[in-house]
Amino acid sequence: MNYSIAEENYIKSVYHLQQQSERVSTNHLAEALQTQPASVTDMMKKLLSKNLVHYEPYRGVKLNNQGKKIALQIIRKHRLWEYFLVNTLGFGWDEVHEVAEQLEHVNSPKLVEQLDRFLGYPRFDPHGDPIPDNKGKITYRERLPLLEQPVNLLLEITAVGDESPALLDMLKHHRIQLGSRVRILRNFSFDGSVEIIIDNAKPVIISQQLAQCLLVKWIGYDK
Amino acid sequence: MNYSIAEENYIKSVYHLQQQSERVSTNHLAEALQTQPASVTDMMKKLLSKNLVHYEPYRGVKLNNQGKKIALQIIRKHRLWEYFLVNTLGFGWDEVHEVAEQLEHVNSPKLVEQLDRFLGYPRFDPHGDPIPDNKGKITYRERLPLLEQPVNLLLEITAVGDESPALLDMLKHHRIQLGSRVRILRNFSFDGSVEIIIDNAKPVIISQQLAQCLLVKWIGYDK
DNA sequence: TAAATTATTTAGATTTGTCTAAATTTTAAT
DNA sequence: ATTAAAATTTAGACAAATCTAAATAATTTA
Repeated sequence: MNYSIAEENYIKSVYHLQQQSERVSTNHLAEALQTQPASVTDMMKKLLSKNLVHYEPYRGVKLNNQGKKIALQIIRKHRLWEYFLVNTLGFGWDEVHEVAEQLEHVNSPKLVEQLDRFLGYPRFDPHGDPIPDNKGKITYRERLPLLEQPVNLLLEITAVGDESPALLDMLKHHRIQLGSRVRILRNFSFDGSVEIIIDNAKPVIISQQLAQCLLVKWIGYDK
Repeated sequence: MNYSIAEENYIKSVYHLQQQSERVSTNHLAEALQTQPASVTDMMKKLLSKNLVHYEPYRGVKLNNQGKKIALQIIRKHRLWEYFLVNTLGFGWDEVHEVAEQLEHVNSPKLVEQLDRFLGYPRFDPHGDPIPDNKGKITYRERLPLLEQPVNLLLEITAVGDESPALLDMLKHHRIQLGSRVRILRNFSFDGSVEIIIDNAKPVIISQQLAQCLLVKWIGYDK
């Protein structure tokens, strides 16, 4: 079965909002999709009739297995295209979202498979978000806020929690990338800033706002 | 200004039909777009109101300069994507049309420019059709039917006049590609078949139907 | 728990792109 | 030059996706 672009966007939004709360409310969806609650209600009825969601009036919506499967396919396409745009065509990762929003709706199973193969079956997109494989399987990875991690532990940047050009600019300046090794030296309570060592370079201080956007996993106490 | 997918498809069709006859008829367009004449009339009024065509009721339609410019941008995208699908992702050229029909509507000037650069600014797509450059300029090249060319002249395959899997299969079997050198040895009047030499290999006979699909340019009398 | 507030749905309208059937214009034929 | 045929347009309807405003249900507050 094929779905319209509008349907796909709703399915994808339900999926993302479900990550935070079990059942997704009409207003929440309307907010995420920049549309009116009445439009959401209409579409939920439609997705219900197509057997993609559990939906009861006034009680929110939830993807069923088929809905989840479709959501994962769309997210897979979105993230593969983002990877392509950054790694093959040289886009900055702050420029890819809008284009990937269009490319994700191109319908060709062969295209997705060949693109995945061409890219070398990447498992994470340029923002560190996991790319579902062709069965919908996701490789999960820690994404802990750098700001809350203990001092002295060896950490690796696994994702960024923001896609703005401003953040990209900041990260480039500090030479921070996905995969960079980071160690917290100390936290300054005055302004919440953090002194860190990035990939064995000289210690630098980063702001609270920046530290909040960096997501990490633990590697260990050793260097 | 941005145009809907429907609008873009009409613009593209008018462009292609215009290559054959100056003014394009409603029925002709309906046929090409697999739709009803009444729908064509509606859309022509719309394109007229958007100032993309010259259109007078009952007298057919013609793109104006702005319309041509947009048509060339769409065709540029279509053919760049076809080139990408074949040369980067390994599609056969009989498989790319449908996918390129979708990709051509993705709207991102940067995407097109970066894709063009990544591909090395190709000037012809996998079927031998020219790819307009970013200013809409087309590199023209001879596309003469092999069937009607004189004996003994050295020819180069510049395009194919059919995109079927069956033709691709046939060409692979004969090791004929775009760019192959061909010389006609003789024509058989019995069935219209042609004896030719392909890239200095042993002479072979190809059917009239096959010879009709091969388009060539003259290289000269010498070998 | 009753009233007020908030969330959601329903009803009815709008836009885009399409269709069928009828009316009209153009072209071709006698 | 009429008439017949073909092409095209008009009129009116429909589906998808959206909207606003009104009605209804759920939740919160006092």
